[in-house]
Amino acid sequence: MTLIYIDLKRYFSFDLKKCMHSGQIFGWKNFGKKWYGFLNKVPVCVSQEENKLIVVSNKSITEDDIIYFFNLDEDVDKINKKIDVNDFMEKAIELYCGIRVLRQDPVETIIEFVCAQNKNIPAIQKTITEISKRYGEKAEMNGITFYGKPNIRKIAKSKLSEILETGIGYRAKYLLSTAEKISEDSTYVDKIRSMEYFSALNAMTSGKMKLYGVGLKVADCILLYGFYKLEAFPIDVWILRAYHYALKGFYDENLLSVNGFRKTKLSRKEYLLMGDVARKVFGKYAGYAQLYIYLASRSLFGGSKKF
DNA sequence: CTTAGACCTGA
DNA sequence: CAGGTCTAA
Repeated sequence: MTLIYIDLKRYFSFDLKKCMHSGQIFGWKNFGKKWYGFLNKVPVCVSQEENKLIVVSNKSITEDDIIYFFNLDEDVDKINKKIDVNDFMEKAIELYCGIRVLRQDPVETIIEFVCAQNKNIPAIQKTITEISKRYGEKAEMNGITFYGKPNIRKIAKSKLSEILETGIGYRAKYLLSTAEKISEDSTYVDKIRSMEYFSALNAMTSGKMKLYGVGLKVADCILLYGFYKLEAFPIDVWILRAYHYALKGFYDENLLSVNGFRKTKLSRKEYLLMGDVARKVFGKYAGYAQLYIYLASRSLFGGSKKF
């Protein structure tokens, strides 16, 4: 049994709950202040008490593993200063201070975000849990059962009909094809990791390395949350809703409107252009800016769905 | 290169 | 409709 206390006063502002609710991680079980899930393939229970982060596990895990996964030693002040470009961003940073881009496993994020497309957060949580139940490792702590992220090889070897039983719907064929491709090429992940952001984005969405079911938005999520490529700026419906506020004055607003209405869909070219604007404004921390904008947008336009 | 529809499922 | 992508035209 391992019990680790981390003194958060040594690090920049950190908020576990905000991280877990930021839409970058799915499949963890939440009971009160405790979060159950797998960290570096090890089942853990994580909770936060003011200035302490508490991690319990019945297997071996180190403080460094935890610092790395939650990115505790990130220089958030530097990032926040860089992306605080207007009142909207200032407010978003103030409200969602303590957030981090986590360092999840690349393959796990590929699975997560292929499944996440065109679903709402509760549905995503449910799907990921169902897939983990079938293709992931089982664990139990404090009488609570939870599952690790799905094993990609197991998925690759299974039948479409089996995957469909998880309620994943039409994404099943995407997941199977992607699982097969990554399982067949043991160097796939390393290749993406070694590429510059833009090359990696192109590789995953076009050409020989393309993953079926991975478009620009999903690829950006994977590169940001799974590969820690902070230039990635995933543009989903929430970012589109808030784009006008977050990046006012930095782009030609005609690009986002049709007949006076806000566009709800972007062409590949438009998507890349909007991302480039964000990267020009927020520099190499575009991904962090995206997290703040996403959270602010949900609380502004998402009704009661905010936390 | 752009743009409608279709697409599973469930809240 | 939902943190989109694929396909055909």
